[in-house]
Amino acid sequence: MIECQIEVFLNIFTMDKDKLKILLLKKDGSSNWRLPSRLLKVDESLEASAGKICNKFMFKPNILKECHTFSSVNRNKERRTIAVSYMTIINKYSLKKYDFEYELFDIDDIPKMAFDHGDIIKNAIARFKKELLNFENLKIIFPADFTLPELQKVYEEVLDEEIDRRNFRKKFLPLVVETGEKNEIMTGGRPAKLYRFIDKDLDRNLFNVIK
Amino acid sequence: MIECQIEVFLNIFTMDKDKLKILLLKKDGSSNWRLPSRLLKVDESLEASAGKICNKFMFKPNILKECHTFSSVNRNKERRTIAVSYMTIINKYSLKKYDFEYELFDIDDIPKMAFDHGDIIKNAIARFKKELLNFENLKIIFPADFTLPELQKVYEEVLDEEIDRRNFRKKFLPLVVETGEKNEIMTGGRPAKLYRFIDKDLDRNLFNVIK
DNA sequence: AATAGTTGTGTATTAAGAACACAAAGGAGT
DNA sequence: ACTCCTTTGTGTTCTTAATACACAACTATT
Repeated sequence: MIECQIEVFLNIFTMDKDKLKILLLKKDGSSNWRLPSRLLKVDESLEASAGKICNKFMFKPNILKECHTFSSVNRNKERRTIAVSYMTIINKYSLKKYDFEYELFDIDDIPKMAFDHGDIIKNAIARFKKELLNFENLKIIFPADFTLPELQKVYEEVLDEEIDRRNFRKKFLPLVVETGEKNEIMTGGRPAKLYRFIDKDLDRNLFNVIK
Repeated sequence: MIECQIEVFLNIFTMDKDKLKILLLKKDGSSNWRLPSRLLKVDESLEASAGKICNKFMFKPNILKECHTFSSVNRNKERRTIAVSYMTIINKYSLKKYDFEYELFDIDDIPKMAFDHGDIIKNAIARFKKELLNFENLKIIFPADFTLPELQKVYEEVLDEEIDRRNFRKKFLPLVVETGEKNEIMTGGRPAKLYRFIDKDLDRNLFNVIK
């Protein structure tokens, strides 16, 4: 039996301006960024503790997945600390105004992180990418009014390869419906049609759809 | 900060007589079976602790994967106990004679387990099945001298569907070589040829090979 | 010698994935 | 208003992978 503290980390992923992002915090005076976290209390489970981090941001987790448990003896020099890392996916618009400093960072451009938070993020990003290939999770990031080129960019980022536009559309057109509107954010070319996903709960992994 | 103990569980999977198995222990006098486990010490990481369970059985882990962290407040009534569960895959012949009682149980026929060990196993079995579809992990269970019907049975169990024998062989014949011997364990019909896997390190997931 | 049980083998059909080029819509500059 | 640039939208062919399917070979048993 050992005396130790349990730290719960939450990797909050979303999408903003065509880029996959993670939410990071900065403590007053610190030069390093850090993940949202919390110390486990005696009367709560890890999942409940991660849920309380969500509460702090005033969103309900659509999905909450355990990523990894970090337990190096020296990860905290002062006191034995085990860290359990979770991930969730939110829609950017779930975020409100807060009295603390936060920022959404491109997952390919993570800033200097406090302690071993960089390792924790790296691990979570891998998991996030897998989760994104699941149709139901993709719906969280794209609740409505997205364009197919936007969607394609996510897939290209996750799979790390270029996809032929015609083949991509052949796969996804059966999964979406046109809203009738066109993209008002001009991209310097022909404006794209806006879509939303069909209502059916397809729990299929989109690996099977596109790859 | 809380005072708690961390329990490490190890799900040891293998194959015996055409069936996927898990290793379980029985404590003297107890009627219930239990998973191999250990309490985390101050000077070791969780991975190291799981490694020490392997040492007790005198095998080196080829693969050691974290499955899940169990943290219900009441999973141990006496003292707050967090459990971290790992899985490993071994060859049956790695097991020696021990001075404690153990048994290999069919993963479809788990006996009555102590505490929440049944939940922990259920979670690990799902992970085990995924890992088995990876070529390198399959090699651990089938180091040499296996028959294609044996291999096919594993796939049918993992994928939970019947596979056409000719289509199965079409996929796997390029991955194996004949040893020249025939199966001496008679199955009541034509004796099967024995094979071993080719030496190449294919890290491809066999989902892509068979399905 | 006949029977029962299991392994070994090839081809034809179907479905899915990959490769590929040009027209249409809008913005910016002249 | 015209030209140029950028981005979106659209079908067909070719190639590869997945599926479906039937009979002969080998061994043990009776």
